[in-house]
Amino acid sequence: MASRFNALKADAAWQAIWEERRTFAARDDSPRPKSYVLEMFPYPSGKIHMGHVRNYTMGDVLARFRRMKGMEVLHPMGWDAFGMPAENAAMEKGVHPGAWTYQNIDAMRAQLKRIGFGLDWTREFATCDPEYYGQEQALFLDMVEAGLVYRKESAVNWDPVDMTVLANEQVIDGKGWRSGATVERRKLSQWFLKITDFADELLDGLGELKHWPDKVKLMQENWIGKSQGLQFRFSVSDGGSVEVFTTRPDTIFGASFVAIAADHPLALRLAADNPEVAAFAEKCRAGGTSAAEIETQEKLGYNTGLTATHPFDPDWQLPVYIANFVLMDYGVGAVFGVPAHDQRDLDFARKYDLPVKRVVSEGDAVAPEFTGDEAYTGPGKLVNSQFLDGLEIADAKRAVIERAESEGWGKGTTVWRLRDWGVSRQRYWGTPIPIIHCGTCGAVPVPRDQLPVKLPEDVSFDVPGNPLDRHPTWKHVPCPKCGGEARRETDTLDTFVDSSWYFIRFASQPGDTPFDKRIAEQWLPVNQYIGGVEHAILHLLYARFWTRALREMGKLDIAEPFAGLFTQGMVTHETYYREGDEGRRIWFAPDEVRISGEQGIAITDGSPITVGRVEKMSKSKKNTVDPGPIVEQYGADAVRWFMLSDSPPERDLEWSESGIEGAWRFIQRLWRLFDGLADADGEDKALDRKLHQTIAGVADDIEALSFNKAVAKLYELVNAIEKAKPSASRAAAIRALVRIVAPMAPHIAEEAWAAMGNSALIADAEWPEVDPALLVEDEVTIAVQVNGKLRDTLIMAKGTAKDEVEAAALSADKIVQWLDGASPKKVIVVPDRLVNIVA
RNA sequence: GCGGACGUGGCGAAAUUGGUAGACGCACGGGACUUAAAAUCCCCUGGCUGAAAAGCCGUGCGGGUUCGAGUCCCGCCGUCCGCACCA
Repeated sequence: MASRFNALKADAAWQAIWEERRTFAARDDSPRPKSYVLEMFPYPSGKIHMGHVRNYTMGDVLARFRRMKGMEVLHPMGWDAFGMPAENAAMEKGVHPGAWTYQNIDAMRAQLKRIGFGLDWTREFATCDPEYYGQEQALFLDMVEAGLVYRKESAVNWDPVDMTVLANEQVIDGKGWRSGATVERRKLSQWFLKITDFADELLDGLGELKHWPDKVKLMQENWIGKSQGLQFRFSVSDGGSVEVFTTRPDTIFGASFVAIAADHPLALRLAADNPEVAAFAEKCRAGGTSAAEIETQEKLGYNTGLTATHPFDPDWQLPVYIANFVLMDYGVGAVFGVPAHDQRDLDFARKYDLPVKRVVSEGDAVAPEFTGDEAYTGPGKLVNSQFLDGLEIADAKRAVIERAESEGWGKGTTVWRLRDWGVSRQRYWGTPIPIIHCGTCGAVPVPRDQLPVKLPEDVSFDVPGNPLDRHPTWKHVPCPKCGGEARRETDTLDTFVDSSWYFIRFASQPGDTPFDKRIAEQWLPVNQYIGGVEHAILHLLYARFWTRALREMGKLDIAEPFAGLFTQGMVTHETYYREGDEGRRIWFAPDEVRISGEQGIAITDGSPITVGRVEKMSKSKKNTVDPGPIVEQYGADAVRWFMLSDSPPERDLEWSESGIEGAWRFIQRLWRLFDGLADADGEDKALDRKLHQTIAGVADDIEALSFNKAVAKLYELVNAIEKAKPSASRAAAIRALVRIVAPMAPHIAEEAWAAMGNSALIADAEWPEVDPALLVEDEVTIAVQVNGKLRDTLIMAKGTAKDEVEAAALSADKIVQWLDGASPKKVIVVPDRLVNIVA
């Protein structure tokens, strides 16, 4: 009588054994080929969510599979532990951010262990451990020495709610990425990392990333935003000059105005003694930056009365405008307007009645007159452009740049959209920037023997702002250089710095340096990195930069940190709501709603509830499912199995009750097979084939991270075994099945493996060997088509000669009927696949 | 606006290089076992016509290439994502 698989008992037992034996601790000195499998480490919010479960299950399957394939696998876990939520908790609940964070870590570690991830816990750390951030401070000082860090007074994005500075990457639609508050511009002295020094490298390096999604590479490419063009000077009628940048120097003879940003030095100078200009500039700055606002915003200009002299014609004067569509922080904050071939310039020219002259032919249109309100930006030959006439655009660009350079009024330049990375944050819960400000010596690095600069414990969060700055003693220190009175830097580093090198520290974490070069290089680059696409730009770009910076400093000979990247989809769930006041929706959690047909009913009072869209699980819509109780109910393997089933991993996975139940049923089916294993005699060739095709297919699917396909293949195999009569083949298939499911459902696999008399762990077992001879069928089904439509199938020996297949097809009863005596015009035979008879 | 991805049954999805569309799972329906239920097992399930055999249609829409198109080409429509007054 088959027993039931007791998941709770088995989970606990095997998790304890893995832990006790340190089964998944990676050995640096192993002779085996190494593989580094990493999932993006979590922020310790206190609870794991389904997204974590999906993410870590994927990585775990790959890590366990590679172990079985004989590799030494590094599969570590840690905590991205600095950041705002800890401070918010401190403000709301009066707990210390550190205490709150470490408590959360303990809770989440236990939850992760409960799902049976094969992680190397010996390498665990949190970025808020002084051992970690102290080494980060050392790396920061290395960068200071290497000239990759500078301090600059600059206008920054200020989040008035979080009371801190945000990087450009953290401003979304003019709002703070975390608080959602409208970002203000403020002038502050900030520390910057010279990521722009690496702009070219970071762009070119994308080409080497063969195992990254194209989508992510494209997003980074756009973010880095390389533009090549000409930077040149116009002489201005006030005796000065104004510099502009353009990617279209070829259109220089189509210019009809020069436009400068409201913050441009020339505009500021004019505004200083002309209130009208000042008022206009103010109006420009007030303009919104959100998508909708930009879309609808009118092009506005203020004619300064100044004129600029065209570089190719001293008699050609162009009016100089201050314009709201010119941005100070891109290029040089000034452009020359060519209305015929740029939409914004055309809008502007039509509004202010400026000349619009065609300088690129559009089909037959070559005349200077340009009509309509749509600028022409397509290909063509230069016209109405003196010495450029007849040239293609690319040649004309080159010709103009050449002239500008030889005549000395301009030069070919590259402009980047990417800015340097501002890393100063006016927060407590982050890595202190190891700098001391001295009145006489300036900004002095903290001496290495004084690292780590530790955060003070006695801080208060009862008022907004930075507690470090308010702390009575912490910031008062003597200058390391002159010994005079000095002040610690009270800003901390952006938490993205913490996550820019944690994967290196996982590979090697000595006590006295950030990492050991030789050991780190044994593991790096990460072979497979898995995480959410939301990090496509920020984290992944910063980590790439950091790694390249380390290489430039000679600390690590690795250019790209992540050889393979996979961005997994989200876990989603239906939403449930009722319309509240003022069109505001009142959301209901899944366990507050009963579904009958299409309609939802509130469990509490039986009132109707609308079933809304399937969306990413989120607190705000209350459509979350807590993994904890689910694991207790169904066991870790069922949850893991469901996470891998059905949806391709890059797409969203909809959580459903029936889905997890299906997974649980499958685990029980597996158990019935394992538990009912009985030896028998006889060969079952078809089952042998199915088994070996599955072994090979599942291996390929896991390596390709196509877990849904691996799952489907396992269902097929299990179906086949269940249907098969007792035989030696069947017994062998069940024994092999234990190993094939082991990476995905490790607990039941260990349990069955032990029950079958194996003393070693299945986690240490080898992946079953494939017999290549069994991968090919000896019979094939050949489709027979008449005029491309399937009419019959033939079963023939694999590799049957073409003529033989053709003859068999033509003599098949159904085909004879279909042809009805007509002789075929043509017969196409695809060996082992199909015959198409054209009648 | 620019860039990208995607569109296949009631649902999640499979489908080497262009070669039998819908594997596998979920859900639905029917049946077996059971006093009954749960659990389990078996069968059916793209649409239309048909008692059946079988036939016709079918991968967002319209064209095209081909012996043959879910797959390739052209043009639309829709959904989602990223960027955004970037000169």
